Amino acid sequence: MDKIILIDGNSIINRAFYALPALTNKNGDYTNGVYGFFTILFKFLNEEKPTHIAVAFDVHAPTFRHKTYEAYKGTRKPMPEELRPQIPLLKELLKKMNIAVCEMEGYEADDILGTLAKRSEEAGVLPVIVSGDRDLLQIATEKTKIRIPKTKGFGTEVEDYFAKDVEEKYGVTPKEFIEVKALMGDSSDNVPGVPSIGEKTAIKIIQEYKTVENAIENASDIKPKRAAENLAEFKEQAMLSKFLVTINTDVPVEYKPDELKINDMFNEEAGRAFAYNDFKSLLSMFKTEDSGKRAENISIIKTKDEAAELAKGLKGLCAYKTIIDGGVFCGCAFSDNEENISVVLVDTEISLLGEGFTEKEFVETFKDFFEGEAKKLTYDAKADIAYFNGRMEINNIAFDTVLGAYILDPSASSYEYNEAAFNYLGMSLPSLEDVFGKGKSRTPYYKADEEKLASVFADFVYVIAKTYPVINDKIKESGQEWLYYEIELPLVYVLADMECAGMKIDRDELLAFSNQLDEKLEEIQKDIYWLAGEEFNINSPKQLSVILFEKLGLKGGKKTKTGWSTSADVLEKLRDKDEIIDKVLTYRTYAKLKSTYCDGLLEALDKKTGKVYSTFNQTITATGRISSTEPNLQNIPIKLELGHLLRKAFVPSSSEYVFADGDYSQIELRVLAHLSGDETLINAFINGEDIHRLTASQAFGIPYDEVTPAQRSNAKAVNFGIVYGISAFALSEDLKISRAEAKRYIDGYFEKYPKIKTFMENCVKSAREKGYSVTMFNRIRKIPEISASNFNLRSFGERAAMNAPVQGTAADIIKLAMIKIWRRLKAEGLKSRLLLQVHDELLIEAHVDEVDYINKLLKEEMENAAELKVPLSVDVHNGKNWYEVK
DNA sequence: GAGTTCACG
DNA sequence: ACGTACGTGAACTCA
Repeated sequence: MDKIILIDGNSIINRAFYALPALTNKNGDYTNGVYGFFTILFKFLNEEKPTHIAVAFDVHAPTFRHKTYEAYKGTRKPMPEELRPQIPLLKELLKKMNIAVCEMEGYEADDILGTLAKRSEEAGVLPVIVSGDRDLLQIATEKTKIRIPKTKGFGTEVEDYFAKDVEEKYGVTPKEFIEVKALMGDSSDNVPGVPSIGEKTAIKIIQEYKTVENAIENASDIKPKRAAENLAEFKEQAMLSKFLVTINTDVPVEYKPDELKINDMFNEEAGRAFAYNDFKSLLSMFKTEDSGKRAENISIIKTKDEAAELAKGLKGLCAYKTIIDGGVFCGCAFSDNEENISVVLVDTEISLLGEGFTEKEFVETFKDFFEGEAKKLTYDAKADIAYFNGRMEINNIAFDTVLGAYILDPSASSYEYNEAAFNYLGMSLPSLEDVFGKGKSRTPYYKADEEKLASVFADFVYVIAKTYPVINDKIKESGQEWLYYEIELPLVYVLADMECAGMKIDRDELLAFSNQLDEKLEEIQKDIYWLAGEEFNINSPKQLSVILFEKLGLKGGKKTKTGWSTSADVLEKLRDKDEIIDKVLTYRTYAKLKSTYCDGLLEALDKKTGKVYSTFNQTITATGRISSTEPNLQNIPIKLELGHLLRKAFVPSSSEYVFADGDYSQIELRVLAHLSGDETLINAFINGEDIHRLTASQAFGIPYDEVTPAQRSNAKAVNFGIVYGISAFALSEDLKISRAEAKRYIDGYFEKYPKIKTFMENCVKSAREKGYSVTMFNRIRKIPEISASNFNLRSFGERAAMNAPVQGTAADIIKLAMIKIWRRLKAEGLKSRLLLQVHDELLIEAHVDEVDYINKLLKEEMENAAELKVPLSVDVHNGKNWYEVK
């Protein structure tokens, strides 16, 4: 028997919109409502297996109900701006899927659904209606089923109603349900109903009197009295309400079942549209033209002779991808300039993937290719350069996929090869995790099935080759060529060298420090237990808050998702209320130093070389900064003296070297002066004035020479705040002053630096218009939050829009400095080398013979990395450990 | 694996 | 009136 599924388009997209977080497609358009709609639709298609389908929409025009009752739906809030454009998008996608979109001026979706359901039933087609709206219950019959997805557990739980289910749940028939609604009214549609009659009373009345008319006639018998009186008084209103809530099942729509037949819903064109909108998890439903078009004619190469033959043919533009897992090299996939794909597998110590072909022979065979003229396309070149460090160079890298994907969208959470395939080719490929598993059940490459391994990496290198022109074109289009080819790509070599150099740790120094901390921790732990009157886990915020806020009766400051916060700023305010607070704060400081820095660094220490080797990630931050992991060398303590001492354990790699450390003075404020063009700030930097003192004198109206240290320090906080997209509240918290006073500071600031104000405003405006922010070197960051209707989200977007150009430009500048320095060290054959970057600081280990020259070189290159309207200023210090270079 | 806290710029 | 700085990574607890 034929079955038709009838969807309430507006209702379902609305539910989806509010149930799902903000999602956007590549264009920056919001898509969460549409995505949710299709998740639900596909679920019902799967369950119902209908033969026909239609989706009904409200038309944005007065309906017959408005013509009778002007206030109908008068209390409705307008549709959120993030949802409005999703309606046409939904219709467009439905059209591509050959799904009938039904709408008619003067009627609501409900009326159309009711009419279609009735006609279908008459024609012997079973109707199934999907809506989030209970109004539809009135058209349930023994054949027409109403399905209401619940908002809770979005899309998973559904309430189903045939006529008998309505009776069971509400005690009235579907027809009587109309009468009930007429009496109780509907606040969301502004249907008045009868005052003082709610759902309970309405049901009781209708159960007895069946219709509104009959109830009015017998009003005098009705209990409670108020209901009876109101029913008599508001009888016209009741009749009006009945008219408003009654679904019109005789809408003059043409009913042509043939046009509602499901027909090639999951076609290629629709699939492409879904791909474009990043509806990744829904894509498997569609035929995709690319699904068959993966790497073909793959040669698996396992012997030295075959490999040598392959190496000879690798010329011009070639793509390669190494197969390395946990430090074990398993082989490499190549795509030559005619896109023939070969996967070379080697023997590892653990498994025999090759036939006697070893990693050593691989290097011998392909050294000329990697070091030579061939232009290489690859993915994550840095890892390969570092892996083959000292054995083979990798020169002439023409393009790195992961960097390209990053600069096109630096906020993405990852840049897996299959995501690049999806985003730039519309191809659906399994992720590495899909193929090899994750966590404990993951198969390492060296244990994987050979065919499977080869096929995955063949796809990988195919994607590298195929996405290259696409990503490259987009980079050109967005004006990011210079950023890519002059900053990000050359930086790969610099970072790889830094990773290989590592950082020497004085293990004894660190152990001594660790032991000291142990003693202190033990002592303070005892004190805390004694003050608390019991032993507990001080590291557990939950247990700590029980002690502080329940047992000791201290007053909590702010709440977290899980309970009272015990963070330092809260405890700080309680410091003089109980002795235990100070102890806890000290305990935290020591515990942090011990576990993260002493134990953590010792864990990461390479016993053979006595060094730690950090990874510098180039594709993590949304603003263009680099990040450092395992271990993170960008957050080694410095602010508190105790933590600062730890830096004594960071030493040059041998006694032939000392550290040379250069740090930019106020780079972000200088960038701000440049980008905003504010003359006061620019001149101050040109004249080498004390910038915080100047701000204090300007914003607080004090003569420059009379600024006190406290005022200067407050001004410093204002300057920081400005760069972050200041708010009076946050500044007042930071400075422990009133909000009004903080506001005066900010207003004073903007009055004296008017161009900074307009710059900030322009940042927000431009980000709102374009959907992204831009740095001096055209680094972009998408900021979809900026057009959110949610205040918090939007505010966040606005602050990000003000901060990203400044932080990002500073990041661009230091990256340029790194490249220049690295090139000079190399070109001039110097023994000194770059070790570390900490956002505005570069650490070099300088050979003792080169110290003076390096100091000069470092300062010069950092200061001349970019030409701004203000000078860049760099302080250079030397030391025999990282503590001394301040 | 989420939540909290805290180290850095 | 809304609830608050921007950008990171690691260790720890607890469900």
